[in-house]
Amino acid sequence: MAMDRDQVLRAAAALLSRKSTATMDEVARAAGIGRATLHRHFAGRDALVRALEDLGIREFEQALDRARLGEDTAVQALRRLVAESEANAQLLAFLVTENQLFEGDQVNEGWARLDARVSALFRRGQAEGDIRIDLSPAWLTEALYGLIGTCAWAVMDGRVAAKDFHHMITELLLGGAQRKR
Amino acid sequence: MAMDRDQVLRAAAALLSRKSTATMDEVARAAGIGRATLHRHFAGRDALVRALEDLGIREFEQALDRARLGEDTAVQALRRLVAESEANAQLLAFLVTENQLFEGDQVNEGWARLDARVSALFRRGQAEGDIRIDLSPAWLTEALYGLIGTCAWAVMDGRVAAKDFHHMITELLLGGAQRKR
DNA sequence: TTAAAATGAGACATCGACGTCTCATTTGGT
DNA sequence: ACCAAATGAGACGTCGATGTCTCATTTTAA
Repeated sequence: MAMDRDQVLRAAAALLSRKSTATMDEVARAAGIGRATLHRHFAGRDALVRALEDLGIREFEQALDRARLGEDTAVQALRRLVAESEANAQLLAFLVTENQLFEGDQVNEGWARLDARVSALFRRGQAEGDIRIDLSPAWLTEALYGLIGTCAWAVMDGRVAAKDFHHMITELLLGGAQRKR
Repeated sequence: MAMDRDQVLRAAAALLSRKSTATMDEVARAAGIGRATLHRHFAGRDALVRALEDLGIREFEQALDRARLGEDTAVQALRRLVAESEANAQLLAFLVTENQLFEGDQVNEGWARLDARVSALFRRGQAEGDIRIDLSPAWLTEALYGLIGTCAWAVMDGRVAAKDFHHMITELLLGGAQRKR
């Protein structure tokens, strides 16, 4: 069973986001390929994780592009961003929890670039009066990542329906759980 | 340097929540004890993780007790819960991300009990008209865990001030990021 | 002070995952 | 139909983490 390199990476992300200590053999079986083939694609475990980082950063950056964060209100742009992120939620969930490993890498630069764009969105929303100013852009950025990852896990575990992904995240993040009356 | 068993566990949680693949030797050094002593406390790595699970469930259960979830409004009770959880946020962050491993264990029962209490809180809030009904209690429960873990990481990384822990979580979870006008 | 218990440092064997390799088989292009 | 490339399965050797052990030293209690 032949699989595209990206398909392998997505399968790896889905597995590793749940079990970060999964064996290379488990990753290979999860991707439906042999361990030898996995090693032909990625020199080793480090290379696999690095590839996941690269893919995640690339995909999320494209999601940021597609969401056109500069247009409309920040709130509307944020809704678009969540929608665009849904396809790569598992990948994001893995990277968010695995960020721990980064130490002086260039990968950090990639994340710093993404963080800057997302927090700029929140800052714009604050400047335009649409976003609360008592919640720092840095925290809102982290919370967005966290909620996307949490929701991806909840969907994987069947605690949240996949079709509710966008609504659960955006409504909680933007509107909060408290009912207004 | 002698350390209490609980102190060792907390040090282990702080390290493992950031680097889940940390060596037993690293855990020992992080706790300020020798590797042999660590093995005297916990038969092995599995036993250590199991002990962390037990401690986390016990601590969080006590936090639920102290928060008196049945009193006042659900919103006020939730604020108390976040305040009571702050001391064990790192431990919670570790367990939330490591939950992946659970498979037919009895540990699941402990979490199921906690989940039931927390989601019951949200359900009460919905019944009393204080919590939105379009966000499921299961999702709100997961989101609470996720935000606590995310904020714990953000504090560890210095992206959020420790003193803002309670405010950032409760305000975002309850009120949302969008400014009302 | 003295004896018992606990600790830290290190040596040691074991075990599992990793990475490389080979070879038969399958796939895909011509 | 044919050939080249890719794949899967498995067999190795290597390496690092683990868990056990010993022993000198420190801590604790009597």
